[in-house]
Amino acid sequence: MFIEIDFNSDEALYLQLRNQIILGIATDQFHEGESLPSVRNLADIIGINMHTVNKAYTLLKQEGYVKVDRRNGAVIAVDANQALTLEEIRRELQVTLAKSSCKNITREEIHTLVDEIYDQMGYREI
Amino acid sequence: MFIEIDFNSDEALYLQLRNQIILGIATDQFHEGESLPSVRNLADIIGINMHTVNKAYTLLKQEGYVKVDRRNGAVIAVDANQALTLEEIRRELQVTLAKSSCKNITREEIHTLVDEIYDQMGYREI
DNA sequence: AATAGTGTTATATTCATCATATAACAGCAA
DNA sequence: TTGCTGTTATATGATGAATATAACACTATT
Repeated sequence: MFIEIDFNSDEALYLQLRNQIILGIATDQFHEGESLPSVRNLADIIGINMHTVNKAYTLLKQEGYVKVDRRNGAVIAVDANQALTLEEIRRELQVTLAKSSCKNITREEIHTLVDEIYDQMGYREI
Repeated sequence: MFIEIDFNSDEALYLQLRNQIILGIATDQFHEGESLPSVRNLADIIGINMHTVNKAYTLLKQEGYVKVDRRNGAVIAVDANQALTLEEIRRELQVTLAKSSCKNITREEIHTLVDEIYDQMGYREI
């Protein structure tokens, strides 16, 4: 369990936590079928409130990264609903690429950066 | 001036406005040296408060997309400080690519998507 | 000199969200 | 029964978003 929370960041704690868990899934730190710590447990580990963790878990459930039952808590179970996700990815990329274009970062540099991130982070590929 | 603000979005108005202007610069809708509308003028056009526009302009100034003087208001003047920007782009891409990886969107599909966005949006390339 | 247009600053208010706290409930397993 | 899950309810303090009114400093035009 490596979850880094920056208490000085202006990003909401529950969003940082959600993003860190998504990163954990992509890097196979959390495997399909594995349970995440309970909301109370993880709250104690990080040192934040139970409800903040619960908010992150609820969001992860809505977005289709985990499924929840009362026996095992939040279980990694990615449902690959590409239709919804691809539109979200497109919107995010549109803004990110607009920024880079304004700053004279080339299209080729973006392609290189994508490959660098994939290789350095070791994102799982089917 | 095509600026679309979604009043039902959960994204803050001043951030939407800032992103739309960055998109406008990247698509050469706003050219280097051109002035943006005054804060009061744009506020009237969109139908929001002057301070909300001012907040977006101040942020754009801090991020190096415009420079401001009292004669001509907010003038498009991109300073290409790549060092700072590249780190920001990397952080944003890390999370976006983690999401897509979880949803079984392949690396090749991302590369294709990047090219699609560049071509469809017509982002300026040096 | 006067007027009108810039961005900027100050102050205040309303509203929503974030993060916290305490408490209880329903379901499952040992 | 006991102890662990997620879930819900309610409340509170802090922060930020968006608004409103007002004024200030500077510049260009009349």
